[in-house]
Amino acid sequence: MKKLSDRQNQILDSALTLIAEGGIQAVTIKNLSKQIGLVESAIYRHFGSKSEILEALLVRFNQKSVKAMTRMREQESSGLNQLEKFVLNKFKNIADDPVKIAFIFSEKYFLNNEVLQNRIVENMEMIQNEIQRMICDAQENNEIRNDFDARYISQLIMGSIRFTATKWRLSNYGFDLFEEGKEMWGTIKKMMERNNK
Amino acid sequence: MKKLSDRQNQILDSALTLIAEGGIQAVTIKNLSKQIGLVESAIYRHFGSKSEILEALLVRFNQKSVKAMTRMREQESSGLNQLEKFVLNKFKNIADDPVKIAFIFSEKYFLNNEVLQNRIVENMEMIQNEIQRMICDAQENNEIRNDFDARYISQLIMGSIRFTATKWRLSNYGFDLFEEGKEMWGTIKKMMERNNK
DNA sequence: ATTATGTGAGTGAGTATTCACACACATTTG
DNA sequence: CAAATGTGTGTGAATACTCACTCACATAAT
Repeated sequence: MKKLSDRQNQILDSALTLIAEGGIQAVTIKNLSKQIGLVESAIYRHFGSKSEILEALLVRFNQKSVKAMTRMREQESSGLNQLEKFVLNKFKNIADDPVKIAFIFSEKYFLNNEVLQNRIVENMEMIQNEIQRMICDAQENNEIRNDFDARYISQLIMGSIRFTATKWRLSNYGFDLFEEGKEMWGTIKKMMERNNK
Repeated sequence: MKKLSDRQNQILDSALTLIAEGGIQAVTIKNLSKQIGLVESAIYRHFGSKSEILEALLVRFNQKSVKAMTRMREQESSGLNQLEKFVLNKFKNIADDPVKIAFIFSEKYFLNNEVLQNRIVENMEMIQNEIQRMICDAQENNEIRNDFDARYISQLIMGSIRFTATKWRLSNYGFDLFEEGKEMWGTIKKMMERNNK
């Protein structure tokens, strides 16, 4: 919960840029220092190790997620509306800022480091819980069918978002992610609603 | 399409074992040779480069997928049945053999190499097309609702499988993936069916 | 005898990290 | 006021290690 210095924040920003350009592998002490205009060893004046840099990055990332989620919860709209806003926003954010998907892509890299891995799981669960809450809300308001488990729906939604984003990345950003996301959400919404045909 | 020698296959098997144990990062020439009981340079008698090893691995992987898919298609059951079998099988296979999820996890690693990246995309699309076909079948047979685009459903299904598997991996295999998969499939199936409540 | 396969030593590039040192600035002494 | 000390930040060189890959040479198989 410590506040970061300007230089520390600069290093984290630099790391994000590097991730955007060349994936997590591009985050090396050398690249960081080069981008900032320092010498390699100077980085160690501000972080104890490379792991600490990555961890701070994850912490910042989680804090932003929490903040965005809190803002969403405070809106006084229905569960389904909140969910729609959340999903569309997610697609929009990723499309506008490919760093995010690069970051999500990096999970595997963190698998060796227990601390980092836990941070990722933590964040993932936080988001899934919020989605679950919105779904329960929507079910109670009779906005969507209530004959299935909100947990699996939330997992399905997150999986769909992530997989669509993954395909987007692997296609070298070869389609309009936001448009595709809107279609995807339309399908999910339709599946959750009652139908009498 | 060339046949691989015994030693080449041994190297690929070894690579899979290494991936299972320590992720794609563990696949180094040194580790490969150590595991097989050769000296590092001997590996280069059988593959021109490390990239070639990874590519051959992907080719073998894709071939297996195609074969499994063909077998599935030849079954004379309905689209929905085929789909159910496919999804449950996928979960079972991953649960029985964590190498697969480790391999899937490695996408990001291949992002730098165009050839490898294309192979991954290729395989992904092949699978998605097959799922799509099953869904269309099921729609034509009136087994499921036909008021949505099979493409997005297939994407949703693949995303759900992958995300569930991802969580399983990140939880250090801390739950029963197959049980979770069955529940997940139950939810998806219910969402696709008509309901009159 | 030719070819396929394996060996051992070595290369160059890259990695994170450490170390002695320098300099600007602030705070504390005499 | 001025000298002494401490603190934060930067430098450049060095460390110890891993990586993919090469090459001259040896041995085994056909």
